[in-house]
Parts: sequence; C-alpha cells; structure tokens
Amino acid sequence: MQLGELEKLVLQHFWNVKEADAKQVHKVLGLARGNSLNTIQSTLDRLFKKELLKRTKQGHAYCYSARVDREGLIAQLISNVTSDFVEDGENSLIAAFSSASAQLNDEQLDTLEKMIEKQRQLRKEQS
Amino acid sequence: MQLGELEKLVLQHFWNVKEADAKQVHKVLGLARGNSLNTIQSTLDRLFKKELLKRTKQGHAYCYSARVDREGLIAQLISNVTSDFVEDGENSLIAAFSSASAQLNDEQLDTLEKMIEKQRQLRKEQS
DNA sequence: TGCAAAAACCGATTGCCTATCGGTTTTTGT
DNA sequence: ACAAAAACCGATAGGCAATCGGTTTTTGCA
Repeated sequence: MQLGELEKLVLQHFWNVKEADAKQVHKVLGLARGNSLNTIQSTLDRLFKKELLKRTKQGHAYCYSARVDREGLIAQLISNVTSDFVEDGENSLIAAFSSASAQLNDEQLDTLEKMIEKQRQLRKEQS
Repeated sequence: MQLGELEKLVLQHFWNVKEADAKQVHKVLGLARGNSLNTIQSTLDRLFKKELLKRTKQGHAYCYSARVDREGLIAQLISNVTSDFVEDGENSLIAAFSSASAQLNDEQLDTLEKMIEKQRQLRKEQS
C-alpha cells in the first residue's frame, strides 16, 4: 500500500488530535498547503478505505480518527514492503532486525532487550 | 523508492546466481512469465539506476550482479518507508517492535534476543 | 576493414495510484 | 420545505513500473 505525501501528513495529524472532521483538518493542514477542502476530503476518504482512519457521523459531518497508532502503521509498512523477501513463517520484523541490527547503538540494543523482557513478563501474567 | 513485481523477482534471482546478463535472466525469468528480452533489459537498467544492481561490460553484453544483499535491501526498504514517521535519532525498527512484539511467538522472542547478544559479542570483539 | 548479428538505447503506451477539484446529490437543522 | 453544509462522483494531471518496437551502437570475424 502506497502512501502519498498528504496522506502521511494527515495520518500524523490524527496522532496528535484524536479526532477531527474534514473542515478542521483543512484548517490545520490544507490552508497552509493551499489545498481545497475537497482535496482534504478525498484524502480522508482514501485513508478510510485503506483502513488507516475510522469515522463516524457526528451530526452532519464525518468525524475521523486514527485507526492505527504510529507504531502499528510502521509495523504494517515494514511488513508490506518486506514480505516478498521473507520466507513463509519467518517474521519480517526479525528478518529486518538481522538486516539492521548493526545500525543500532548500544542503548538501542538495551531498549530492545527490555521490550522483549516486558513482553515475556506480560505473557507469564496472562497464563 | 518503489519496487515492482518483476524488479523484485530479478533481485531475488541475483541473490541466487551471483551474476548474469540480460539474456540469461530472460531465459530463467522472462520466458516463464512471457516477457520479452527488452522488458528484462529495461528492468535490469532500472535496477542499475536504482543502485540495486551493478554491471560491467563482459565482452559484448553487460554482466549484472547484486549490489545489495537481501538483508541490506530489507534494511533500506524499511528505512525508506518509515523515515517520515520516525524522529531523528530514533530507530524505526525499535518503534515498530514496540507495537509488533505481541505478534511474535516465544521462539521468535528467543531468536531476537540471541541476535542482540550476537551483536553485542561482535562489538566486544571489535573494540 | 567492412558487415551482419548482438546488445544497448530511445521513445511510446498502458495501467495503477496520489493529488486535486468542480459540480451534483444528499443530508440536516430550522 | 428550504437553504446551507457535507458527501459523493467523475475527471484531469503527474509519477512510476511494465512492456515493447524500432533505431543506433558495438563487436567479432571473414
């Protein structure tokens, strides 16, 4: 799934503001970029169809909000873009990690390890 | 940078065969898909311009080979697709991991942890 | 050294997707 | 019921992969 420039801006917007209708998004993003309200509406609709935003009728207008958080989108994008190069059963994130681990600094390695522990802990509690 | 279906196939081919010219690639991939030699040539050229393949004149024809390995490409793709959502200095993999870790099974968590250790070991040896 | 074959190169077309709007239809509050 | 607001529809432009046909350049060899 391909994301355009405006689509990315809109997504980031919804990670800040929780929810907004087309008019509000237009005020914040559209005017600065010289976009018409229609352009914003189309973009919101495309993101809705991509299931990256959700929406509910709020009185007259659709009220949009994020359907995925930033980390979720990143994970999805990584999965999309790498899946063709990853064996079945292999997790793309792990394949990715083996590709990129050399670029991480010591602190980031620590962070990652702590996340793993946290995840393990979580599972213990659930079982 | 966007990769098409044929481009991905060609890249994977070069992770198997080391090097080949257009004709050889055409024989292995093109015929099966019904592609003309020209199509293969164009694709090789596009991948060369994207710096994913390298080439040298071998007698009459260009001889192509991979310029990045699978892990390197994966790392690059991840970086491309996530960079707009990642703060400077933040690593996209770590951001992604924080949301995707729940999808990993215990064994995969182990794998990841081992990779971290291996990476740490590598650094000790180098210093 | 000149020529035929092979390979590279060029340019055009198609298809898919984002961006962008104008204009029309539908909804809604009064 | 009506005017305004919002949604919806359809069209256009621009970018990129895929795909080839046709032309130019290279190259090996007679």
